[in-house]
Amino acid sequence: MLYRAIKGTKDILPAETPMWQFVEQTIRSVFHRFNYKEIRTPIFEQTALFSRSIGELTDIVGKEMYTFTDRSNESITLRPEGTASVMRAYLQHNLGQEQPLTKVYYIGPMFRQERPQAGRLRQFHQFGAEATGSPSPETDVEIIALAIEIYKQLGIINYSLQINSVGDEECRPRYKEILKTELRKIAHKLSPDSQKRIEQNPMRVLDSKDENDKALTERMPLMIDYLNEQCAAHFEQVKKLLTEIGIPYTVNGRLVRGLDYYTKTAFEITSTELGSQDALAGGGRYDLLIEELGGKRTPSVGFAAGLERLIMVLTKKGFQPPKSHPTVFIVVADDSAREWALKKTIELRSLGFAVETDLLNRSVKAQMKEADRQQSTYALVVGTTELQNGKGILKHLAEHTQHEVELNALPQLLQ
RNA sequence: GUGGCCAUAGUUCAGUUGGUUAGAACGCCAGGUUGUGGCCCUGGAGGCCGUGGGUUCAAGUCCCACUGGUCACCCCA
Repeated sequence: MLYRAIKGTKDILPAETPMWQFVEQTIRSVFHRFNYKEIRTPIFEQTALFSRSIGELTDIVGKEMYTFTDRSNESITLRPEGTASVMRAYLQHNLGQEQPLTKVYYIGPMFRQERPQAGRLRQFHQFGAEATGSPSPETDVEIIALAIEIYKQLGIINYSLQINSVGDEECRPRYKEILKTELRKIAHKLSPDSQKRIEQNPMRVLDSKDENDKALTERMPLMIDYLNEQCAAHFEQVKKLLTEIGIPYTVNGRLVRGLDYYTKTAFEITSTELGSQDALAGGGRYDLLIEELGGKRTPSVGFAAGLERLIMVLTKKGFQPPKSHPTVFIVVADDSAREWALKKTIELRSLGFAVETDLLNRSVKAQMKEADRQQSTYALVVGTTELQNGKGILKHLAEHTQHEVELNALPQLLQ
């Protein structure tokens, strides 16, 4: 094979696009009901936007970004996630000045240069939402409910919602120091990865998957026990509201998001039907990000979700998206009807019908077979005799019935 | 970035201790109905057996390298 798609990228073939389109439509309709408007940002940005917002020390920025210098010698990066671009656009266009609360969603490709595996590609697709301008726990809950509703609409029930609070700029640094002190005591026993994190990102140590690390850190102090009054009250209200609207959750005091900008609420939705890459969606509050990017302090909350993983779950469940079929397949019985068939096909399409006809000069039998394979509702057989008396044979394929029809009355008959 | 497994028609896979023209099913095309689908029957097209090297009289089969895929670690959606 001379050319193939680049490692970690995939062609979404015609056989699969109906599934993608169905899922995208469902997602958009839920966003619409929650009154989130779509925002479309470029897929590349200045590199600094991402390193600044996601965090220099994160794996995403440190080793996964597609970064290159363009011909003007500017450092460009293919977006590894959606929030940074949305916030950049929010600031650039002063969206906050138009209304106090901005609710937007996005859907599109993201890029991270990781080793591909089940549920992980280098070009993958995410959808997500951001609500900017409200500090209230109600907004956190709306965002969580929004993500949950999408899965619910798609019939996905085997998931779990975990929530945590990662504190704010006041209580988190204080807690981090306490945690570091504790971690240093057992540093020599921890896995190499965790050892490295003690100083730079101690909270990640608690989220380690290493069994030994898990056991060692079992009794470590958790952020949720060291929240200041404001963060604690916020977290309590989020939990209370989730319970009241009937969204089950579990509190996981060790949950840490991979991006540095989160404050207070952090959450993750995982599927029990996926392999090792089981996170369907993740998100949380990020009250400091906009300030970090040079704007005035603006509270925000959002989530991001993976489309491939969502589709994997649906496929595993055997879900079949609705397919579209031609309404009528015009079967050309002999060459004298060929021109007429093409003209009629195009005319009917223009009137709004899905119509197909033979372009391969095939036998009547082959055309009938094709009409059947495409699950066309009708086959219309037209040849010399039909054209002479202005009547064709309209066959209803599923019902195995056929009768003569006036060719001029086709638009009415096909309604 | 590290490791395991895999690589034969469009697809899913067979291919016996290395032995002559590499098979099946499904799919595709055509015929059986010289103007009628789904079932059935018959026929056909379609493979430098991932690439390169090695061992051997002989390699799809054994060895090595590379490439690609896949799964896991890591990380995350």
